[in-house]
Amino acid sequence: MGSIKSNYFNMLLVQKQLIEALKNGLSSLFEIQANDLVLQETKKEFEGSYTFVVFPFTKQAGLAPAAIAEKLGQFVLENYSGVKKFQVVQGFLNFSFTDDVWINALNKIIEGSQKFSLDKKGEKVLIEYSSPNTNKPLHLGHLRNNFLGFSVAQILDAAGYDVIKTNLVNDRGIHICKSMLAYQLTGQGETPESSGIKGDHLVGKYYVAFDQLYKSEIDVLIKQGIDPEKAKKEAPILLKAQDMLLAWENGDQEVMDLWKTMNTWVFAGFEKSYAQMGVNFDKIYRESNTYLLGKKLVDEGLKEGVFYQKEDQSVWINLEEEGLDEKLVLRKDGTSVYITQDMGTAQLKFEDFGAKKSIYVVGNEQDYHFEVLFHILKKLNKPYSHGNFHLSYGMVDLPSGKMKSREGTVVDADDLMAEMVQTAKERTMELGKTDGFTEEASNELYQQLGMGALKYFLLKVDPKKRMMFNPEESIDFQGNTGPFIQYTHARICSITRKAMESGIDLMNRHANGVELAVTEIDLIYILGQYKSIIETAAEAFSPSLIAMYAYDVAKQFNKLYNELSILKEEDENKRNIRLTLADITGKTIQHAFSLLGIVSPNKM
RNA sequence: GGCUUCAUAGUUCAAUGGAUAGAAUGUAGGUUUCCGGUACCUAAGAUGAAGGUUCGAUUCCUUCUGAGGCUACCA
Repeated sequence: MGSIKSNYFNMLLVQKQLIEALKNGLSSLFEIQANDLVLQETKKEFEGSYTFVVFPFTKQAGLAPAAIAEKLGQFVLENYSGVKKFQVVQGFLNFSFTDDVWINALNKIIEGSQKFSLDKKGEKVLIEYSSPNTNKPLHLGHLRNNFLGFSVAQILDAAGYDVIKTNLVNDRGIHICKSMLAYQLTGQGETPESSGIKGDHLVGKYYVAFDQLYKSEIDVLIKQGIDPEKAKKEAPILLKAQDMLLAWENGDQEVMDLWKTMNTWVFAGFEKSYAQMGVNFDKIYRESNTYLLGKKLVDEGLKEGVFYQKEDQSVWINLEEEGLDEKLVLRKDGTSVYITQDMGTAQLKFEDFGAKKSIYVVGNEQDYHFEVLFHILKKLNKPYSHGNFHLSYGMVDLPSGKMKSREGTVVDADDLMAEMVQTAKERTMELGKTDGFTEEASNELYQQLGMGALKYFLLKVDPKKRMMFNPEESIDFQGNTGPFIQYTHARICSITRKAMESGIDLMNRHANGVELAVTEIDLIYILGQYKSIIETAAEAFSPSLIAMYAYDVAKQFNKLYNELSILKEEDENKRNIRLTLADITGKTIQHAFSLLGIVSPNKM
């Protein structure tokens, strides 16, 4: 079990008082001044709620662990009336509390549930995510990126930051020209309207077409006896694409027109995909607008001696002191490279928003690139150079192996989302759950369930880790899945609806003296952790912590639901406490899921 | 080759240096009164290998084995 890390403010009163009592105990019994005491959750097999580990104090106290624990436990029991009993197991000191302590905690949680978000910090954070290329449609990897970026933005917002969401679209470069060239050669004036193909998919089709043409040209050259490496570099169609890039950079009218037209198609397609994903941005940047900006920074850096120029006029930075190599920042012909653009974009974003913290949601294959970028910004001594963080996420693997766009083994984002929604529809209709629904309401529900399943599946895993995407498991609605939690929420709504119809006030404070069951205490315990979880998830940029927490809450509630009656409980005090617990559980799930970008329907 | 990330039940995922390594799924059983059974309960099942540091190692260090990624005047 993990420790309970949290700033003091978000802790329950129980924890605060226990920590104070332990501090006093340590100082008056052993003259040990300890500042940051950490509590742990007591493991299920042992009695108690919080555990204090005394091993670290054995030397200072000069006693065996069990002896320290015994004395300390006795001290706390005598000085803090909320403690019911303590137990010593080796060096572990376990505390149990009175029911009144938990009822007070519940009352505190009721107040807190009016507003789950933490207080405003008055600090801006910029988050850049999505960052698609405009030469092909989005795939599964982009889904992880978009869901992650959006969710982290939501979490930071809930943690009190002022969040700005940006998207840097890569709309220029040789890869874009490849689609354009293939279209010029074989497109015959096809448009999204004429073909009925979504714009980004249509452009992607020509990107694939280019690759096929390119490969067949290479084959021909190789058969003519040309060295394969040479053939790859000299295939006519590739040379044409390079020419086209030059023409683009020179503003050639025909090329620009085609580029604009095809970009318009792609953007229209992306708009639809983003709408379906439920993500959005405060500002979209395009590399075609920002790629020249970095040059100014290179000039500055040259004057300050951060960069240096080689004989051929190319500009470099030496990062050997940082354990890296020399890195090129400007080509010998004066054109910018990828990192030059990113320097420029960083500067531009800072000028636009003035945020000193910046998060880049980009795959881990670019770890090195961002390491270099952040070092460069530091050397340039920029005001925003110390708040940069590369939220590096792992690749999504398929059971069949790695996704490779050129080999056609990618899972298309639009297809997958449609499939998830369709599956949700089939499952729900089999169960006859939407019988009283209008068609519109049903379709909305299928959206929420299908997308909920997909988002939860991708977000429950630690972002840093590589993950396996198994299509069959992702559409599972049982176990640790989005729909399981959504179902728990819907069931709670049904209960609270009935309670409200009979005029029960769910948000009332509860009086002391009611006896609580273990499952009730466990649920109060978990519900009381929510704000700390938000805080931790924000620090770690980790939606998976929120996802796991929501699952724990749902499971703990289902356990209670099976063991105890809620509406049918005859003792009014007990019934009201359980109704309050149900209500707060529902609200907590709903809020946690909103941080993941998932909707929790009231009925399903 | 150099740098880097990862390796946990059959499978997919958890575990600030702490107790008997948790879930889910799958398998085998089970649930008097079911407020919504997409639920709940029980059982079997795992730290790649070898060393080291520590009262204590899945976690930190070293070596090995295996799998990714980076190593472009592409983006």
